[in-house]
Amino acid sequence: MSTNLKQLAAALNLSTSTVSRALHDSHEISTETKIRVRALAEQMGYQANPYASSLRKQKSKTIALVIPEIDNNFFTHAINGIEEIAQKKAYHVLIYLTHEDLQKELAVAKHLQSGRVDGILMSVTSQTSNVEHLDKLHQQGIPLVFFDRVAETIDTAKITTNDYESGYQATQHLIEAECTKIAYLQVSETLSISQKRLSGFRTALQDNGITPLDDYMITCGHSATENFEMIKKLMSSSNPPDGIFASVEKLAVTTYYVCDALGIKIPEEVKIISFSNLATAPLLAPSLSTITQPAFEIGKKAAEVLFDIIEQKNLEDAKAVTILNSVLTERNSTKKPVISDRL
Amino acid sequence: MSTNLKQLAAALNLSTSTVSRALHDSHEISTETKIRVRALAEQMGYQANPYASSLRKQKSKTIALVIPEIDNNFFTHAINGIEEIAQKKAYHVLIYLTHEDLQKELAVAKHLQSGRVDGILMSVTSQTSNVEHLDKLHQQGIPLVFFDRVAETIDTAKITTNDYESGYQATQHLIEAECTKIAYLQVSETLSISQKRLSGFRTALQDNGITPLDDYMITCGHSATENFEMIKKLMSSSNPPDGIFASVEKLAVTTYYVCDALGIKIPEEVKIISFSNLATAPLLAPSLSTITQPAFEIGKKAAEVLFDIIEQKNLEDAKAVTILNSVLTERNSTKKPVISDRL
DNA sequence: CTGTTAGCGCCTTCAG
DNA sequence: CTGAAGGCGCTAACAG
Repeated sequence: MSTNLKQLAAALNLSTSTVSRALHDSHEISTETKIRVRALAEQMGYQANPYASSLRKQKSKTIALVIPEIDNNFFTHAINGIEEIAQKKAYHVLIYLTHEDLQKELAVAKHLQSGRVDGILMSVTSQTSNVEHLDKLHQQGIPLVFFDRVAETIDTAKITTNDYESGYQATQHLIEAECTKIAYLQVSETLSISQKRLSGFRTALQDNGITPLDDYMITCGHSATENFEMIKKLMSSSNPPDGIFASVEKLAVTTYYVCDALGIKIPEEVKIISFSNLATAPLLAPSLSTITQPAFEIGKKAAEVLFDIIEQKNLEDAKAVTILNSVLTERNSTKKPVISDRL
Repeated sequence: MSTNLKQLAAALNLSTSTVSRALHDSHEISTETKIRVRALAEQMGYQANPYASSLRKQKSKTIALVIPEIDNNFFTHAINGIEEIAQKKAYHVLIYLTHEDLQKELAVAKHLQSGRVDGILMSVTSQTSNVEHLDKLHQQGIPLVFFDRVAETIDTAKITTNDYESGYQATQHLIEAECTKIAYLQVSETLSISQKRLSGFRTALQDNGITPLDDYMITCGHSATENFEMIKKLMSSSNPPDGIFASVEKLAVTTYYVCDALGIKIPEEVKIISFSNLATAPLLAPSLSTITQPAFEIGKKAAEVLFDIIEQKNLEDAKAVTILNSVLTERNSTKKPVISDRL
């Protein structure tokens, strides 16, 4: 058991209130006692019991981060940004993985009604369409910020990227590379970012007078092996696509595997563009054009906005939709990728 | 403000203790009241205040995960394992990133003396040599489990991989591929895993009658651009290596960038083997042989052992060193990589 | 089976 | 400038 206020106070011949105030640098405590108190506190390794403080102050100095998966460079980089801001604010970060499972998201949401955290950063599951559980949190007044995968109907802050435009650009990129039979790979039909990317894709096709083929719309699941089979079927059909738009990094990778297995040459026989935050992609797969979301910045921004809401500063933030721009990087054999310290 | 016990009790015409007991399914409460209580609790969305419970019970149902970086597939996969176990145990996970910075590790360690968590899972910084701060935590009786990057001198549970053997095998692999001038790339000299990997490397060279060259020992830092320059200098020297052992994935990637920049062909002019948990490595970089640590399993095991210590079960676990085996995957153009759902 | 009481450790009025 | 007292919400010992 670690030392508590009472013990410290006793050792100093002071009351707990004085000690507490001294440690909080209250102006109504003499410099002398402050020094005395702090010296002993330091020496005894005193750390205030966070649960007692939280109970008393009704503030936990903790935020929750709820994401669908962690084995994904977008989220990994976002966490870096979030953690940077949280650390600066001396907040703690509880991490919850929903594994793209709505049931888990429901459980987490329910739990978070307890007041365990002062705010929530969230990217929803690909299954999430009904958002009652999230609305309830919001109604309850818990600061809530969505990033990337947002619940559109909930009237709170959202940080996203320009998914429609990126989807359009990516498609345009393939068209300019002379693809005419372009397949679209996605993992969800309900996520708003999926819809926006897809919408950009569709409009770009339309603007170029290309009619989308139903057979070229592939909605994958979360099993790598099943996805492999779905894409394999696509690529080995009698009329295979000559361009692939992977709306998610992992599907681009799976496509690579499929092409490798079928002996299809990339980019000679099929060109690929993908949303991706894989830092190594440009070099390791020089034929992969990518759309990179500014994940680190999104994380930072999301955390900043959340803290604004928590601290009731910049109140307009509470309902703002912030859109950061993704970067399209075109790959070919002449352009060399550049190494950098941060994505 | 969410509903609390008192309100619930008032609404039910019961005492708080009865309600509390009912919710905890105490055997000394009639089935009837239990049902009544639960019904209303459910309806009112009652969630016990975790800070009050924690204060009262002196248990937080929370563990801390302290890692040096998250932008690293090993840790990413480990988190998946850890989270799986934590979820099963209904524990919460606080995540702390030290960014390879000893100062941050010190700050976190100090904070964790507060009793905020019931146990700690930790992988130390590459700078960590003095471990007083960690020893203090351990002395204080906080359950502590190290994984991968362990503090050897602290007498608590550790989960690692067979780093010496892997280092040996990796080197042997290069030698069998007819490399004679093998460089070793590392990020730290102090980490015990670094030392073990290096030791395996050295012994393998020795066993094959190869004298290690000082110029082939590169200790990199954390700046991608600086590392790039160091490796570039190595590769463009008058006597460049014909084999590279990257003890860390990111250095293998940097080496790829360097070779790309210098026009050095892999694997014709230089062969590379690397510790790596990059799922896509085998396909995207078919010339990269890898040593893959069972990160997911390590995470699971570490969490399991931590919970054993917390629950005082399998007491021998508290000091056990568990060693899981890494897998060496040899790459060449004839062997096809396999896709799988989990690393 | 249910209620009363006390206290976890801290912060914060209110008093001096 | 410092101390005493009360209570945040919950649980557990002690009554009945």
